Amino acid sequence: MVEPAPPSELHAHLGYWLRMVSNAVSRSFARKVESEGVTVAEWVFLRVLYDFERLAPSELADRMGMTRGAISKLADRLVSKGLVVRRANPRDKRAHTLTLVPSGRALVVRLAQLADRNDESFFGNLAIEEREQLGQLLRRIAAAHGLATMPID
Amino acid sequence: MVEPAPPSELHAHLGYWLRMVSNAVSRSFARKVESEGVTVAEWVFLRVLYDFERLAPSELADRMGMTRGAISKLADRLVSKGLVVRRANPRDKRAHTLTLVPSGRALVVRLAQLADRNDESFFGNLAIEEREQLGQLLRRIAAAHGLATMPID
DNA sequence: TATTGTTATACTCTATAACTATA
DNA sequence: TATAGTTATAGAGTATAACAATA
Repeated sequence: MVEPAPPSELHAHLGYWLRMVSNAVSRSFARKVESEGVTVAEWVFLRVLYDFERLAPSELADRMGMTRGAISKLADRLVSKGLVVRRANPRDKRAHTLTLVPSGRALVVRLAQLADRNDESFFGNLAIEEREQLGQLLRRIAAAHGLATMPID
Repeated sequence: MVEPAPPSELHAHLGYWLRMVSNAVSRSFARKVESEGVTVAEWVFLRVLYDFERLAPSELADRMGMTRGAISKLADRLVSKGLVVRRANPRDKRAHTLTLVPSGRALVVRLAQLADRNDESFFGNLAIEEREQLGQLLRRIAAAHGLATMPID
């Protein structure tokens, strides 16, 4: 029995390296924010919310690329941690809004510093132009696949 | 009450873009390999095993950057799917070995094609030099943080 | 009927630690 | 005692679908 064409190797795929580095960066960041009692997904949730006075769960879901169910669960945790308040909209009683409380806002500031330090520890030894290159390539791929609700350059 | 320094934005961090793109690539690949009945982690497991006649679970754990417990669970699934066989070592009865069965080897070939196509769909619209740049940057970061048991260039 | 949000279910991945059997 | 591997537990992320309340 003849074996068919040899399979391409793991490290022949950019997706493989992307996943390896991304997982390491996220794991490292997860350990950092754990000291503040939150997860990476919670950080993103809080940081998005920081820019708005209040946001509907469905809007957060869109901005974070998550389902409403997932947002609901995240919101539960953050409410029970006392970082976020959930309110019903009196005009349309189906609609809710989520708002950061002051201690939540203060936490975002500390978490952002951890994010800065984490990025620095992984990408700090690249030259400025290299960091710029990497960012541009990633943003282009994200844009090409409609991943971002975030500004592209 | 004065608010402290404004927190850096999500998209100011390379880690953010890395995670966004990596998650999309992995999610897309997960859907592709699902048609062959396996997960992304199972693909990596199978592909590593393909290059060896047999491998100890602990060696697989080292090569995949996972714990032995995680490997044990993965191996269970792959054995029950009939892709891998687990054998005890008669010389040292503590030691086991894992081996791909022929249908498992054939599956790896098909999965590799899916990985090729997935990579192409995400990075195919980059110029050759850009793909090379991206790969080099990722491999350098991986090497700088001791992530890879894989060849670096 | 359609929409907003929540809840339930299920599975993968990850990490830690306890455990079994060998050595 | 140390080692190889398995098993147990628990939390987090993800996805789908059922569900309640409201429009």
